[in-house]
Amino acid sequence: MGTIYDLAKITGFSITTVSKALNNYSDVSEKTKAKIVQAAADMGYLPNAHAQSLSTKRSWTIGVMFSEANEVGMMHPFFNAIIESFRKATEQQGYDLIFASRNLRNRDMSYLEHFQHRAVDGIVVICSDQMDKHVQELIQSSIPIVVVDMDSTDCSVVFSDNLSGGTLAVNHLYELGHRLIAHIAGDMTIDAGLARIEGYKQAMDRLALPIPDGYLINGGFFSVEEGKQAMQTLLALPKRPTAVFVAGDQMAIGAMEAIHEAGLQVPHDISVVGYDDIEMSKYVTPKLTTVRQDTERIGQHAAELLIEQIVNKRRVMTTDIIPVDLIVRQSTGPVKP
Amino acid sequence: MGTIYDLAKITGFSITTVSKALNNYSDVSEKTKAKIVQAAADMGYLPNAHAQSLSTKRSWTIGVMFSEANEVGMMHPFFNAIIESFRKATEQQGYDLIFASRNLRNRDMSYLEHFQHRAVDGIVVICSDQMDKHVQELIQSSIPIVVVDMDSTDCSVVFSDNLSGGTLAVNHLYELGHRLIAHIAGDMTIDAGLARIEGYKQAMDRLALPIPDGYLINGGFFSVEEGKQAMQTLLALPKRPTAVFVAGDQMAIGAMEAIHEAGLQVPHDISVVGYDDIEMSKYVTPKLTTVRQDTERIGQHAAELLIEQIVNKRRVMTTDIIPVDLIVRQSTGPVKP
DNA sequence: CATTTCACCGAAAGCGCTTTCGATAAATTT
DNA sequence: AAATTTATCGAAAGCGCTTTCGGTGAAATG
Repeated sequence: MGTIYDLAKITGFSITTVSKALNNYSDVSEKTKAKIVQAAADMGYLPNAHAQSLSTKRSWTIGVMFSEANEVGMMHPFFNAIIESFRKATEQQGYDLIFASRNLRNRDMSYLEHFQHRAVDGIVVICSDQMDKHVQELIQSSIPIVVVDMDSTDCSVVFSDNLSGGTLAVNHLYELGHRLIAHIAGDMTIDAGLARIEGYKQAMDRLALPIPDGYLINGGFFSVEEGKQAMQTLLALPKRPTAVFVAGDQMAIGAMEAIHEAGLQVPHDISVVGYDDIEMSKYVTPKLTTVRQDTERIGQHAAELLIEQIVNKRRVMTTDIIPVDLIVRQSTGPVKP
Repeated sequence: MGTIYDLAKITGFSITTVSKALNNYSDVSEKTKAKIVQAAADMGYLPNAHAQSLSTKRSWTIGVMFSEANEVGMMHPFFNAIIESFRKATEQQGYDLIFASRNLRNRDMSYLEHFQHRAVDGIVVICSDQMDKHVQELIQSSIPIVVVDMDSTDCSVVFSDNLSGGTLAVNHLYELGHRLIAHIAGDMTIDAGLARIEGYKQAMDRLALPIPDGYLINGGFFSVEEGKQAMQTLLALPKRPTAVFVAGDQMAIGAMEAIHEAGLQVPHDISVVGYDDIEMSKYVTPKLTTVRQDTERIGQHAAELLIEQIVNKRRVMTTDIIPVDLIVRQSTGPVKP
């Protein structure tokens, strides 16, 4: 591999000139530049990123943090899709993603500390709750940052239009004739969950539909299992809902399972609409009607926002809301007469 | 944040002593060590990782490469589960993962080049095919490496016992009375796909079952859509199979969809067993019988293998095969009389 | 021809850290 | 008391790169 010194020795120029040639400075002649570039290619020379970072104070890395709140890490299809699209967008600009932990050679440290240590150029945080003090610490720091799927006025945020999403779902159900519409919600500590609840409530209110006791039920942290349990308690209600809007596809799948296990049919007996449009939702039976979040756009937009902050060297606080779509499939149908 | 110089100035010691104190050298008294550590904590000092790497030639980073073969990236639940478990294991030892691309500030480069540039301590490659020259280049390099889900004699590899997996599936079907057993295979360029085919063939042979024309069909790169298509051509066969072993859960889900769309029932008309045991497989209808790969163990073992090479500074070539389990659920049943 | 401009190159400092090796003073041995 | 060991510290070099600033000769200008 060799260093810049080797390259200087081989070509007979100084390391200064070599460096300049490689970095396209204007004060090196085309002829010597060609020689140096050629020699570099011949010996397979590659600049050492650490040396570069040390010298330029620019690491071309972006730290990514997943909240550990609900132990899903990068396994959750939704966050996963976002990070994938984020990755594509950033790598195109020359950035590498680094997943840092809170462990530095057995020294326990915060994410901020770890990111400072790694000298990342920017941070993206995904899948978080407001209460997480690690996230707050990151937001209060001076490193460029963008957070996804959470609301905050102290930094750039991008998330789906969860309010409209909730409304969309409820209205769809209403148009199918449903009046007894329940909501299996995400935990209230999660902004997204909260907004969907709000959307549900507003829509119900606008439609002059009361929300019977027990119809708004906490489904926790969006897992299949929790969705199933929530649905079971919903089924045990004296006045069973004819439709349920579930705040996440995985929960919705759990809910459908509970319904089936109770000997009922979706959508014949109960309609269900999910949220996210994860890949699986179009392959479960029945195919899930759901509110699609535009993960592609969210990830890409987050990337743009972050990189803009990095290159302009100034933090920016914007909140961008990405529209959602209702995808009607087979899990919703007209209410039974 | 400050540098080691600031810390030296504050405490009155030389940077040498400060560095030693922070790194637990024995030739610094307990008293001064305490002072320095305290001062470091007070000013929130954190060593710059790039400077450290430059000096020690150790970056405490591991490069991860996903093959781009089938465009799934980190979205595939199986690879995703592996990388997650790998991450946990490595971060516990103080390593950070870095996802590098082939783009370095608009200069196209190979993964190896990128990893050299970043000076990673080791590499893990996931989800690959033998033909990928990027992977081959990595394997031939001198950087410690471990590859997952692929076979090779030139480096450490760890993958599932796909041969047994195929056999397990076929035998299970046989015991249920099936004799017309088809196989929707993964592409033959993928080692895992190939081994499962082999397992299928061997099992059929041992059971003295012929493999009718068209019963061994290529399902491509494990996507739902490809599985569906493969199943459709299987259904069009003059002599339809009563059971099908599918080389991946996503393909199996596609296959079941094709079956349902043809107006048939799983497992009543056709039994299907998948491969992987992705999370969703226990939530589709009917719940999928499948061969479970122990992603937890694969990831963890890969991590151990890699770290061992890193600390011992020598490459090692082992091939470790992780056992699989047959998980019987509802997509398989006795053959129709 | 003298002067100014311009194109091209290199010395040197600096980025923040580690590590070798020598220096000093205190403690221990003879 | 002299010689030796031990404990503690720091100077300096080095890791591989960027960037400022000045220097040189050739070309352009008067």
